[in-house]
Amino acid sequence: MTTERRFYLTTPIYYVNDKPHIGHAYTSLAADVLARWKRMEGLQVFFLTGTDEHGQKVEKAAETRGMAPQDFTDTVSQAFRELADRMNFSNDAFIRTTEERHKAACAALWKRLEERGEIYLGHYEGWYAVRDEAFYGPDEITEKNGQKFAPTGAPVEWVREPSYFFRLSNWAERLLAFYDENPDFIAPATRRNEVISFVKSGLTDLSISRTSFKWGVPVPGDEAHVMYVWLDALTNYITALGYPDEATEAWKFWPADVHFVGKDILRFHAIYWPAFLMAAGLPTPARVFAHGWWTNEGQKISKSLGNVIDPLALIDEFGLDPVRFFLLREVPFGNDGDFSRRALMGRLNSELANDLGNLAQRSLSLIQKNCEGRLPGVVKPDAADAELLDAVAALPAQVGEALDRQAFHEALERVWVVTRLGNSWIDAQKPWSLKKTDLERMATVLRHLHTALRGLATVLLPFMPETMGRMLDQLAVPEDARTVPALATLLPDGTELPPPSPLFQKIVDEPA
RNA sequence: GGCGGUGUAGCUCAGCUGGUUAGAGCACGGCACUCAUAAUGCCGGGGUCGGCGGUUCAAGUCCGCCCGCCGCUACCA
Repeated sequence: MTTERRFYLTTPIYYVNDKPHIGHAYTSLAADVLARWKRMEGLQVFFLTGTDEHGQKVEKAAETRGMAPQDFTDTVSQAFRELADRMNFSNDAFIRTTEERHKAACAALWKRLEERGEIYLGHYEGWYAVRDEAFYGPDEITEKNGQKFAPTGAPVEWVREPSYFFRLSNWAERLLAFYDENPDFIAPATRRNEVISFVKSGLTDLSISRTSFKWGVPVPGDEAHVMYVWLDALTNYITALGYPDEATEAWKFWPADVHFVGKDILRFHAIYWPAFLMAAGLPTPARVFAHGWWTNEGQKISKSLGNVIDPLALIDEFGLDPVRFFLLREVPFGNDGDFSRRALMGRLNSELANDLGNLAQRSLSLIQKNCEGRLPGVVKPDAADAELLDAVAALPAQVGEALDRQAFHEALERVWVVTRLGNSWIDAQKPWSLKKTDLERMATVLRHLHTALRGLATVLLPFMPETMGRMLDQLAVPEDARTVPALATLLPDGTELPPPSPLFQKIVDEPA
């Protein structure tokens, strides 16, 4: 029996009420890069994404369009598959909460919680906003012209309905102990503090069923109820691994290594989810990472402002890999960040085209012109060479360490430090001058540059799979040698290199 | 209000357990080079490290107070 290392990472399942926007693309992108990196390190990876398709809002949206809910969600869910496709995400599965296996998993989890005495029937009442599909506390309600309104501006009405409850209040102490024993469970640290302080302030039992609409997973044994959307949604992470059948091959991936989420849904993942799992006697995930939001040219993004960013439009204009690069390079993952044309163009032109692309172009052109397009032989590095080669050799460990903390920006910064070093080094070595004085040394310099470029392209492969693939083509690195471990094996001397061509096209600002 | 975080060059930020002239990238100025996508490299200007007070031989780096900004404060994804 081999003990292969497994790595399970997820995005949230996206609510089909909305069409895909930059936020969806961002979360999945982060997960994709980490998934690709872990595969490259040789781990067995399972990367899950999907769509959340139940709830009153979906039911109503379908009704408005005169469609059956299932037909409606079939259509909208497709947009998220297309996004994954266009963004070149390497997800191993795409789950939908309307799948039969998922309903079965939810029912199984429910029964398990019920058997363990974690669920009871009570009733829920309060000010309810249909539009928001949410209850509000009395202190949040405002009144205008006899009508009461939620803080969101949605009209509310007093609703009392029977509801099943999960004994969340029993789990506050256990959760605090869990956070204490697993300091890395919630990241970044500032989010962890928020969650802990929230739990410390006390938890009340959680209403986990609704009778006010039908579009959901029926509660086992009481078909008048459907499950509360979060119990339904969170369960997807184990449905995809075969739950409730814990004997499957896939189940070995549980518990998850990282759940990537937006900061708005951290609470559900950092409080409810481990509580549900502990209550059910299931292992808890290792980590939940909450990333931040994007603003658009300094403006908060909102549908009413009409400044929603469409990731597909960005790709069309700037190309996929530059967009992938920008999103993870510009902002520390976990922080909020601003998306601007100027910043994107700056990164694309100076870092991708000038720093990296041009380093490759100038180095490979020299080999093409002065070495008949063949890879020069390896010569033992001298002190000056070692400065560059050691920096490159250290990169995989540095990038891996940063990615283990989901510090994507740090990983890229590390790579760019070495990229800049490459430019500085080639200027110091002046192979174009050596051509006239010392052909042997020139060849050695060019060989070292090739080695450096291969290292750079390899560690960047998860970030920019397509473009770095082209770069490795130009470096004549075989398909099966495009991994970190493969860097240990040098390419044979004399390997023929294709003529280089620019990797990144610069963007010239148009008058718009 | 409560809890948490943050305020360092024009901009975005690094500065771990306190210790030589406070750093990077971008932007700006000068020089060099011309292999390369007019790309690159080198040098430089510029900061009372939010304010006041304290601890210490020594404080962006610890403590207190004040000011500014941000996040969280329950069942919308």
